Amino acid sequence: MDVVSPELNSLLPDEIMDTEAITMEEELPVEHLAAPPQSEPEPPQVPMETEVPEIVSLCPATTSMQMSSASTDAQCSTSSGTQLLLAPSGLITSTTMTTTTSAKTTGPAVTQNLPKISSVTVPANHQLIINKVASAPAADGKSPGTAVLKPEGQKLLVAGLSKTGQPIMLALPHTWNKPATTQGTGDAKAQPTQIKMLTTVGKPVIAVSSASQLMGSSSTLQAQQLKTLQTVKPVQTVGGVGTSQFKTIIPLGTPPNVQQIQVPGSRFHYVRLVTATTGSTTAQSGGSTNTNPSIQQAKPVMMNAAVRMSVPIVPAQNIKQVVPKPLTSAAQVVTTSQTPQRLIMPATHLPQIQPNLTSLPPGTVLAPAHGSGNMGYAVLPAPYVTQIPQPAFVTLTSSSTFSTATPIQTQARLSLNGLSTSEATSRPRKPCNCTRSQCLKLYCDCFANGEFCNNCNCVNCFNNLDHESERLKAIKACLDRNPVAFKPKIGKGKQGESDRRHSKGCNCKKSGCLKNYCECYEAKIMCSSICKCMGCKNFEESPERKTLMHLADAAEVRVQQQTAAKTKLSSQISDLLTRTTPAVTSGGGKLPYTFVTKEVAEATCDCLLEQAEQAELTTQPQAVAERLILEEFGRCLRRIISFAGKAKTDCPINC
DNA sequence: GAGTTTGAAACT
DNA sequence: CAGTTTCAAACTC
Repeated sequence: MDVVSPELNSLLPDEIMDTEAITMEEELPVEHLAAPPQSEPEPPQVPMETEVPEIVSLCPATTSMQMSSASTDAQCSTSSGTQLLLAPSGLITSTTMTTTTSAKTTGPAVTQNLPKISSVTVPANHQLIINKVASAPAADGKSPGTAVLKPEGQKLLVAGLSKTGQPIMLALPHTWNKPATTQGTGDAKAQPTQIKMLTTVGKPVIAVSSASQLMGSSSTLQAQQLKTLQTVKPVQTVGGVGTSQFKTIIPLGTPPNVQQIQVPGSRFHYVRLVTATTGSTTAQSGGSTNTNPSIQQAKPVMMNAAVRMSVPIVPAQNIKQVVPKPLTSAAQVVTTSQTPQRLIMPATHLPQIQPNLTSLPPGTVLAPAHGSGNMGYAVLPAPYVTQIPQPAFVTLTSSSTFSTATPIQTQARLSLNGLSTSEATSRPRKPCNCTRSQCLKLYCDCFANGEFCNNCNCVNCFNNLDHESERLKAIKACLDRNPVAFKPKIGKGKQGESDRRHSKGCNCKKSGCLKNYCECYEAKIMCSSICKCMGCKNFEESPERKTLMHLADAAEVRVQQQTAAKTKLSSQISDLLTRTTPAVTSGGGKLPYTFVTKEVAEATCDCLLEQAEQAELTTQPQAVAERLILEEFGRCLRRIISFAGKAKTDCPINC
């Protein structure tokens, strides 16, 4: 699904998916996140100057302007070059804001350490459209682009990635009005939202947590604190299954209480959707008098997509936990890494297994479960998230109307195996054939990979959203048996694929570790000292292995050549027909291919065989031989067409 | 496509 | 932890 604007998406480099650079040494201590930013100004030695995320204001290119509409005004500071449209949301969506807002900057105090930061409060009935990301500092003379939201209305922090690779953050923590309401953390007034940004090159990580800071009156609510916590080095992503990348993901920090969480040990982002608990919900669109949050929670998430956020589904290997903090803050994002496994969990049971969140498959996204309450979760696989129909996502214009979109639970709407069309093409997954495990055991590849069964051949499958509770229990059981059951078995060394190895090793006895029974061989890695296999032939110098590899490579090359030849031939034929058909048929004659009779075809084959024999006699390489044969085939075709044309000319009436 | 082999997962 | 059983994928015919 399209969850991010092309402009913004284009700003997201591939590196955003790569968190492999995050090493254990770079992990953030938990307390680091919790500390108020004011009390710990960013150490100058941190290379923020070069890697700090570029946070821009969603305001027009003018440095400061007064925006007005029929219902609201918005005052924004901005970095030059940024183009932001504040359009009445009514033009775009039926969802209307319930409050009017006057946003103004409050100085650089809380963001003084983060250059190029600005934020804007989105006025009611307005929708943000990001056209461009600014790179120039704010021209207001203050700390560049610094601004603090006044969250009476829609609040927005915009981030993404500039062309230079600097992260740009998008956040719209609507819950900042009452950050603690849905968290059960106590006094909402004393829980201003603290936003911290963990910066990597091309990998913005946002952590939003409550902090004990109260800025301004209760009406102005809390200030948002932005802080760059850390920068890490970029690392190249190693290809393979574990590198599936989703550049379009769910909206981050969307207004009605969308919280993004990243679980330690998982390289996927978790998004927690909780009930909007804004303090100003009195003017609900449609005149709804329902102010009960518990009722609002059951509403579908009606989201429009003026601005949508991409959540990087990053490669699995070597991603380290950054913030293993429990889900107690308004929104948290913690970077981890794992293979693109995805997992569904019942919404109503997730808290029971939160201690095991670190072992959840990557790609898991916490979303409100159908009919679940405020704290409900449904853990959706990342591919599902990307496929949740548009209405399932929060837009900047959405208000407290926050409903559970039915499509979230409709697997029938998902494409093959829960993958997007493009991904399914690039990373097809074989359907399982489970009959006894209900697809709730690790026997099932779908389940083991954290994916829903979809288009599988399984019998009595419980690996779907219709069996949330059963699936949860199964997951919990697996995690009880093996806390890392859903983590990738194939680790990756720092030097790349050559250093990949099985985390547990195989136990093969008869296969010689040269068949796909062997998990090492299947993963195209060699056995290691960890393996307990017998008669292993899957090692570097193994002649059997080399032979197999050689045969496999040769077969692969042949397939590629054949494919290329077929493609070229088809193209040539198509091209010839296209170019010749009008001339031939203009007079009512036969199409050229109608002259390809059996005799003509046999003659053509003879020509081709002759060419092949000649190539063989001259010991031409296979590629050359194939080229010669194809060229001969092309000449044959031209002759056929030429004769067809002559026939038409000679016999314009009967042909 | 049916039957067999294999080894991981699950169970005891 | 070791031995056994279960299971589904890989493989063979």
